[in-house]
Amino acid sequence: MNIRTRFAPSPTGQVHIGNIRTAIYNWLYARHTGGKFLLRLEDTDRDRSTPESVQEIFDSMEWLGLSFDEEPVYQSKRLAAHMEAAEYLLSCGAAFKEDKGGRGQGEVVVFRMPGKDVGFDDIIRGPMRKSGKDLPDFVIVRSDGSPVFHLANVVDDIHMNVTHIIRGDDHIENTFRHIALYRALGSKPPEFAHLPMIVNEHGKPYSKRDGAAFVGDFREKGFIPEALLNYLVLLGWSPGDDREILSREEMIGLFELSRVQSAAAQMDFRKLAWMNGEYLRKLSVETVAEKCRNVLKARGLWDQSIQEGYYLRVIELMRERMKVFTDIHDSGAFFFTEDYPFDEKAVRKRLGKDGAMEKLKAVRDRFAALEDFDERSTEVELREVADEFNANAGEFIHPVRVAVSGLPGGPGLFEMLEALGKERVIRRIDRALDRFETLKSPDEL
RNA sequence: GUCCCCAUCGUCUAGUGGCCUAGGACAUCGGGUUUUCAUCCCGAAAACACGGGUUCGACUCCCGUUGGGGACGCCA
Repeated sequence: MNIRTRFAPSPTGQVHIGNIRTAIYNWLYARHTGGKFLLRLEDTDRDRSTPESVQEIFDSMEWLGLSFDEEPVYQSKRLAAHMEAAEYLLSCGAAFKEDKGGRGQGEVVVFRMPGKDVGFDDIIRGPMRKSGKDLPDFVIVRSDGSPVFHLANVVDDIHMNVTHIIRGDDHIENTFRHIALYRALGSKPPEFAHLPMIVNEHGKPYSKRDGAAFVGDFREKGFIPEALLNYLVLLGWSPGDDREILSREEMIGLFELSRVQSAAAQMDFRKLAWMNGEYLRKLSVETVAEKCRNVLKARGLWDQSIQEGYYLRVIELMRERMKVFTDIHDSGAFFFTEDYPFDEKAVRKRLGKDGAMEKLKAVRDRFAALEDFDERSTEVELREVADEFNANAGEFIHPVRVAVSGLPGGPGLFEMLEALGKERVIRRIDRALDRFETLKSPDEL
């Protein structure tokens, strides 16, 4: 069989993470079976559908590498076919006109359910059945003459020769009606596979109110598309063994609809971050550098005068501990500006201690006297000072780190100092000495 | 309310009657490496919702209970 799947979003806003996962599974299944993956824009809601949203869908799919086959179908252009189908159903008695009165004006077309039980074998859930008495007739054409979702959906899927409908399980109920429609239209119903939903930490459907609900959010936050794809694929499906980091080719090769989970899944952002870090560390320094540059530009930290050599060195130092590209800003801003923030707790703990300022001053003076200011010399020097004070190197290292970076952690201190350069390091220590001089008790911050 | 669906560690999952004293990953905690953070290595704690069956034997099959979700539109 020539397998054809489709992703049928309605372009009414940003692309939701749950929707894109549906797209991913459709795409995977088509690619796995050597079939076609189609796209249909269900843009019949004229009030809410926008060209921007359509673009948003294209962008999101491209970003994640979800390539589709054939020309996308715009449902709004299929009106004639929908009406033709309605006429046909009317003509053969499978539908009838009715004036429902009340709020509506004029007649609607109602589809006559056969009154028999309807069942199907869901690829993921197994056998499904619904009693005929629980399947009432339903409207397929509104009184204003426009087709209702059920009609348009089925007619278009028939038109596109969709063989496997993979969609959210909130459509299970619709499926019984759709199957009746297929049959009335003289078409063999396709296979169905209903995916569980993605829920929030309260077990409720994951909605826009939960934050980071859209593909664009992850893109902005500096996630790597392959990592997000990998994470999402595993949210509801597993290859059956312990593999987790999967390349595009691997997931395509391994994907099976029958292995999709039937229970709802919850996003775990920490695991996503971990996975992103795994992918990030596999990228070349140059690639990371470019992505980080975009972040820095977007956040106003990029300066044309930044030397390429310096910049690449910084990326080298930072990328080991980065999880997402925006970390270059969140924990590396001090490499790019003198106006870097100080972590309160770190200042209190490392500079607020008795004697900390004296030690910092001592190191500062020794650093200032250094001819060659590099990783090696600064380390030798600092350790010497520590010996003279009869103290642990840590009592000097920490204050220097906080003074120079404002942070409790970061790259190895001495390589960081070398990258920053003597002049900047001395200046920063001086400023810290001045600024935190009066720091006597922890409350004074 | 009616109908449908779901149920393994905190989270994502492996498990299709004996291989399970239930495996992996993230997160957590402890230890090692690192003068710090991260990486890395080692280790710990952590789950079959409950009750009945079926069976020589149930996480696995059946029924019920509970809990959760979904659908009941001239929305999609």
